[in-house]
Amino acid sequence: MINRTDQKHEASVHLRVTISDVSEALGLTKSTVSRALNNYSDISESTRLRVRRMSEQMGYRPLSSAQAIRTGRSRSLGLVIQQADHDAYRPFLAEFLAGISQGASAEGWTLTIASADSPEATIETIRTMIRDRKADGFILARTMLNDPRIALLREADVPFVLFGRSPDPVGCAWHDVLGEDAMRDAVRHLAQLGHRKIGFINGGMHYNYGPLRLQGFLDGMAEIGLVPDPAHLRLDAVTAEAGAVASRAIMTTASPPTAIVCGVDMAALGVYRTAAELQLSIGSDLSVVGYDGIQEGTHLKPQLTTFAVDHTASGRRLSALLIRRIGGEDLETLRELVPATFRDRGSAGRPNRTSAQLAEQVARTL
Amino acid sequence: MINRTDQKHEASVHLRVTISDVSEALGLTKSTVSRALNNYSDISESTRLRVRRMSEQMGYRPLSSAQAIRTGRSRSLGLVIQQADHDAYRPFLAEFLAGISQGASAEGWTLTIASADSPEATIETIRTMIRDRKADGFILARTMLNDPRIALLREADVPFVLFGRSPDPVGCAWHDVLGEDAMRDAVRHLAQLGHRKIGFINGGMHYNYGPLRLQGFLDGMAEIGLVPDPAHLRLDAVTAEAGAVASRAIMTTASPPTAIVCGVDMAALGVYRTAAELQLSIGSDLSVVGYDGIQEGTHLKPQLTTFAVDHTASGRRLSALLIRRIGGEDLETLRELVPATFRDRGSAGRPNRTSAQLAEQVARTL
DNA sequence: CTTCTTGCCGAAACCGGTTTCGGTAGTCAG
DNA sequence: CTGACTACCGAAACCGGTTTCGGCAAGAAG
Repeated sequence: MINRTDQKHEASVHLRVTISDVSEALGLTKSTVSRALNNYSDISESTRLRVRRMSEQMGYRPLSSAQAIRTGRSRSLGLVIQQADHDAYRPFLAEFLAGISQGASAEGWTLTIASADSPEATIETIRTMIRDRKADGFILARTMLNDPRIALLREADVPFVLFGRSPDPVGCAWHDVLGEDAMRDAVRHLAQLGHRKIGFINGGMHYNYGPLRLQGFLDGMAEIGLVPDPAHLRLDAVTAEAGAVASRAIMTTASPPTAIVCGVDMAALGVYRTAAELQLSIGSDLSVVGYDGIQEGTHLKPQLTTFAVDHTASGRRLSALLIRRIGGEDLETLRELVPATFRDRGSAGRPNRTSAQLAEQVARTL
Repeated sequence: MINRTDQKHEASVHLRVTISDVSEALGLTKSTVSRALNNYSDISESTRLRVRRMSEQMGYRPLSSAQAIRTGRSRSLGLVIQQADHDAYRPFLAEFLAGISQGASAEGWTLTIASADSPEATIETIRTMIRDRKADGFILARTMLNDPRIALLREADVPFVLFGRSPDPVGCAWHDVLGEDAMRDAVRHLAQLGHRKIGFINGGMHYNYGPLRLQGFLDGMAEIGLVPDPAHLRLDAVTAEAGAVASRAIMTTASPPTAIVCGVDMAALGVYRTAAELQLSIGSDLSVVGYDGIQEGTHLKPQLTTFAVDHTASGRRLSALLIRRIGGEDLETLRELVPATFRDRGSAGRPNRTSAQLAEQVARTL
């Protein structure tokens, strides 16, 4: 007895407290301790408490890999980042990631990350992560229409949660930001400033958010009785380059808009470029409202008016939701939508020229 | 044969191929298979081969959590991201992370990520990750002078690898970019363009890279026989704001420099702001050379001339190095330095004004 | 022809947990 | 007083691997 205690103590210098240590200290068996900690009903309340206290006191923390081999659960969340996404994804990946890992470690869970360089590789990576039990569930960011990841996870019956929504909600828990409301509010705001012709440069239409934001923009226009000019509409601009091209096309039409709403900030960056090229001053000649709240927007002159998303908070929520989902909680309680917050900076002001004047100005410059 | 294939297919629906499946298929015991796969010397070459083939054919992959409980090794790399670092860290975290996870999964390893919001929390997080065996080793980014993380890992005798170097190399493997060479080359380049007064805005001096880059700048100056003006030297600017403040201070001196070298791109962003404020045109009135190669630099006008670092590649290398380190490889072979690559864009040109003319111009503007 | 190695593999313990299966003691009804 | 439950816990198997130990057969040495 003494011998063993000594041995254990000696070992505790570097080795961990095991369940056997706890059970011996209490004069119980491992199985009792295990069931007590896992809230089995055949353990009396009194011993459950004793076990709890002693575990706490001895600093016992079950080894997750040991649990995993029997339970199949590793208490870790999986995230596969796809590199092609980067252009649009990069600006907030850091915050997003920080939020996710915060949420995970807050519950004693771990975050396991892998990367893939194509959609196919992503699927393959998820598949092996499931097979090798690297994660008990997955967080899916940038969800797309008919997302193959969702199909895979549904079929494999592995829990997951979306950053985004899905038209087909089967098996889907999610946390999303109301981008459509933001787009609508952007239109409202611009209209209030006096704009009557408003253009729209949307992000990727194959992502779930694309159609939603477009609808939000259209709703906003309809609400205040404006008819969007198809020539002022551009889709699938997720980079500054694409945004520049799109805005150039829009501003060189016969009667250009006095304001442009962007589905993503990166595209708004391109609008700035176009404005510089066409010698239009942002915030007066041409107003811009973005969406995302990327840091870069505050480095512009004037600063970009936008709808900011707290990606850290979203990440935290997603972890929490996924953990509850893995715990078997009902899907319906695991869907939430939060609003983006308006950041009124300098890029949206009263129009100082009419569409005709703008067209003239553009023509002069080119 | 057909039977087994069927069985495998059937099993692959949900269950994995275990070591027992392999051993039974071969008429051997688990222990033999295990030792064969782990290259024990008491296994004949022929059976080792048979085991290899069969494992391959059956698609056997040992369950890492099962191995972990006996070996203590989980085949996963740890990374703790500290949120306070973000300002300077954020621009390339995405690439860096992608590289790390690429490198890890290339060798069948996993990347486990946690986040902390303070240096103390970082230490605590690393400590629990070690205790709970969440990672076999750690990647330390943004290493600092007297980094407490290094001290902890050294003491705990846990393998780690630095993105950066350490003055005290004990126990340290690393991969780093030769920032000092870049700074020196920046000076050379500017001197060649005709600049004689060159300012320097360095990044964080408490990071290991800080003193190195400063030294590189000074070496460059000395090499071409220029004496740096202390008034043209600013340290610890890792954000655009700090860069703006620093450059403003530098450009409002009695005889301002015609060029400024920045230790980090983020600071260079601030120089652009100051230039705009002082109505100096970048690339002619004032030249700027940065370091890091952040995306944002290409959105500026003119684009930022800088020394780009391939953070993805660095991440990949770091994973590879750490895995070898965990494997017990010798430290000396696990240290490598790579150069940054010069990106000559528009922000470094021939000076079109003398220092005196610049001072006059600045005075007029203010 | 023994005896001693050496090469090679099987048997079984082990890692740190979880889960199944009984078994004992106490309670209550008949 | 007996029998049937019920509450509670111990014993042992189990998860999927790794590692120790021992034994057998073949070859080398005496």
